[in-house]
Amino acid sequence: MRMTNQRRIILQELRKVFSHPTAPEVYELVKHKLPNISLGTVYRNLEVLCDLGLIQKIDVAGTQKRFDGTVVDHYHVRCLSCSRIDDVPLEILHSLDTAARELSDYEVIKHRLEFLGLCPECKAKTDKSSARKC
Amino acid sequence: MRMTNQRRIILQELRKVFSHPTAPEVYELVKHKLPNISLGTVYRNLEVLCDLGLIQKIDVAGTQKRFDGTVVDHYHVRCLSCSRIDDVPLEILHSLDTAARELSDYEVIKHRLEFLGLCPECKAKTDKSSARKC
DNA sequence: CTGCATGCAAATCGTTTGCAGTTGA
DNA sequence: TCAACTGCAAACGATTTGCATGCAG
Repeated sequence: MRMTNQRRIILQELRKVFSHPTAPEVYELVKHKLPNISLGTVYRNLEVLCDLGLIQKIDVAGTQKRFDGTVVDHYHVRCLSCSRIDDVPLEILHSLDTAARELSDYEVIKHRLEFLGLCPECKAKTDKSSARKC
Repeated sequence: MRMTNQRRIILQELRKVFSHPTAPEVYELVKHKLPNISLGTVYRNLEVLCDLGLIQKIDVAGTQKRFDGTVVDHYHVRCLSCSRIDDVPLEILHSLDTAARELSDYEVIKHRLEFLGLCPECKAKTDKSSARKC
C-alpha cells in the first residue's frame, strides 16, 4: 500500500466531517484540495481505506453507500424525510446474534441494524404542517 | 387501481414461493405464465403492490431489493456466501426503537435489522474446506 | 370511452473497470 | 526502478422513465 496524496486527503477530509458522506459527496469535499482528482479514485480509495480498517462503510438499505471516518462499530439513524444520518450511542447488541443463531439454522455471524425516523429539523417541519392543517 | 392480468399473476406467483426473489427473478417466474410481460411492468407492479400493502419489499443492504409475498413484519438472515435469504422467527423488537428514541434526538419510528451469516449448505462447504486444509 | 397500464427501448444512477500515463517508496 | 496508483472514459447492473398502444372499468 502506498500513501498517495489523494489517499491522505480523502482520509483527512472524511475524519473532519460527521455527515457520513456518500462517495460523490467525499469527491466534492476532496476536490477543494485536489481539483483534478477523479471520482473513480475516490471510490477506489474509499474501498482500500475500508479494507485497511481506517474508515467504515455504512451500506444500509436501498440507497448509496456512505462512509464514516470512525472505525468503532456503532448503529445509525436515518431520517426518512431528508436522508440525513446520525450515530446512535447504543452499544452493539451481540445478544441479537445469539438469539438469531438459536432460531435459525444459519451460522449467524453478525447483524446490521439501522433506525429510521425523523430528524429534529424534519420533525419540526411535520409538526408545523400538521398544525396548519387543523 | 386496476387489477390487470399481469398484476394478478405477479401477486399469485410471489405468494407461491418462499425464496424472497429479486425483481428479475419474479420476472422469470411470471414469464412462464405470461411470456410477453416486460421487466419494467414487473418493477412497476411490485412497487404498486407494496404501496397497497399486498406484498413486502425487503431492501437490505448493498444488493438488489427482494420481495416477500408475506405481509407480516419479520426479520431475515442473509448468507454471506450465496446471498440466500431466509426468515428468522424472532418477534419484532419494538424495545429497540424505544431505546434509540431515548439515545438520539430523532423521532425514531422503526428499525431495519438483518442478520448475516452462513446458510447450512455454505457452512458445510466451509467446514469441509477448512478440514481439508489441516 | 378514457385513463391507468403495458411493452419496449432508451435513460439514469451509482459504481466498477480497462487502459495508458504518473509517481511514491 | 517499477509496481501501485492515477485520471479519464467507457462499461456495468439495477432500476426508472418516455412514449405509443392496449385494455379494464
